[in-house]
Formats: sequence, structure tokens, C-alpha cells
Amino acid sequence: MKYWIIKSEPSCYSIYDLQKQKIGHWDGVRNYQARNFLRDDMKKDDLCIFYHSNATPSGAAGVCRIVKEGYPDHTAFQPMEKHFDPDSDPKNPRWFMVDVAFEKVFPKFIPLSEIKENTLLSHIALVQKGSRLSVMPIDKNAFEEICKMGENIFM
DNA sequence: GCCAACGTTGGC
DNA sequence: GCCAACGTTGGC
Repeated sequence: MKYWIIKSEPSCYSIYDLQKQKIGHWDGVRNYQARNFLRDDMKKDDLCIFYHSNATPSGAAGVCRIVKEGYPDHTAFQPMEKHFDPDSDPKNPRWFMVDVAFEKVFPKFIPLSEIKENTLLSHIALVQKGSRLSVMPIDKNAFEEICKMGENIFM
């Protein structure tokens, strides 16, 4: 069982969109390191912090769970799609996605500033300088600490 | 909108 | 393989 942080711009897809949909495709990731996590390392029932990036404020919004492990991101094959990649061959897909299920919205949204202030979280990739990955692993303790900050018990 | 940091591309 | 140019991310 592993834990993750996944980022989305809420103007594009927020935790409330996932709440309505119940299950969502985590598609459109076009970064090889993040792709490798999606394709190889995210397993069914792993838990993810749903992080709102490029938001006011940015921060941790809730939790979701992997319900379908990595499979080809078909949006890469469709010219009308925003993240269309003409070089991704359906016979040998370059990009992958997972499906996630809504778990909960934190009763208290946790802005990035508070995550940065928490010394128990100073080691996580999210707050490292220049970290731009949209999918990144997080250890169990840090995951639970973030949940606690959201006034949420998740253990 | 600005800009730092990082990733990708392509000429050589 | 090097590296400049360009594109993207994402905080502020």
C-alpha cells in the first residue's frame, strides 16, 4: 500500500468534479517521471492527496483512491484533445493514466503555506524547491499528517 | 502577468 | 553528447 500526491488545476478538474463523478480518469499527464509512477507504481487501493495547483490558494483539498491501475491514456491519440500527442502510437502507447475514486473533501482545506510551515512535512517532494511533478509519492506518516491537518482521521 | 526552475527538442 | 532555445509548470 502506497501513498501519493496528485496535482490538478481546479479550474480544469477539481476535487468537487471528482466528488460529482465519483470515479474519474487521471489523464493528460505528459511527463515521463509522472508517467512511470502512473504506469508502474500506482496500485489499486493506494491513497492519494488531491492537490489543487495554480489555485487561490493552492493546497491539499481531499483524498482519492486508485481503483484502476495504469492503462494507456487514449486522449493522447485524439487530435481534438488538448493533450494530443501525435507521436504516441496506439500499438506502443507513450502515456498512461489511472482511474481514481472520490474519498473525501477535507473539512479544512490545507493551503500550501501551512504545509510548508509544518516541520513534519519539510521533507516531502511537494515542498522541495523547483518540484513540478504532478504525481509524486509521499510516505505514510506525511500522508497521515496532511490528513490530520485537514481535520480528518485516516488511519 | 512575472519569472524561476525544470523538461524537451534539435542543431552541431 | 553538448547545450542553446524553447515550452511548461506553478507559486506569487
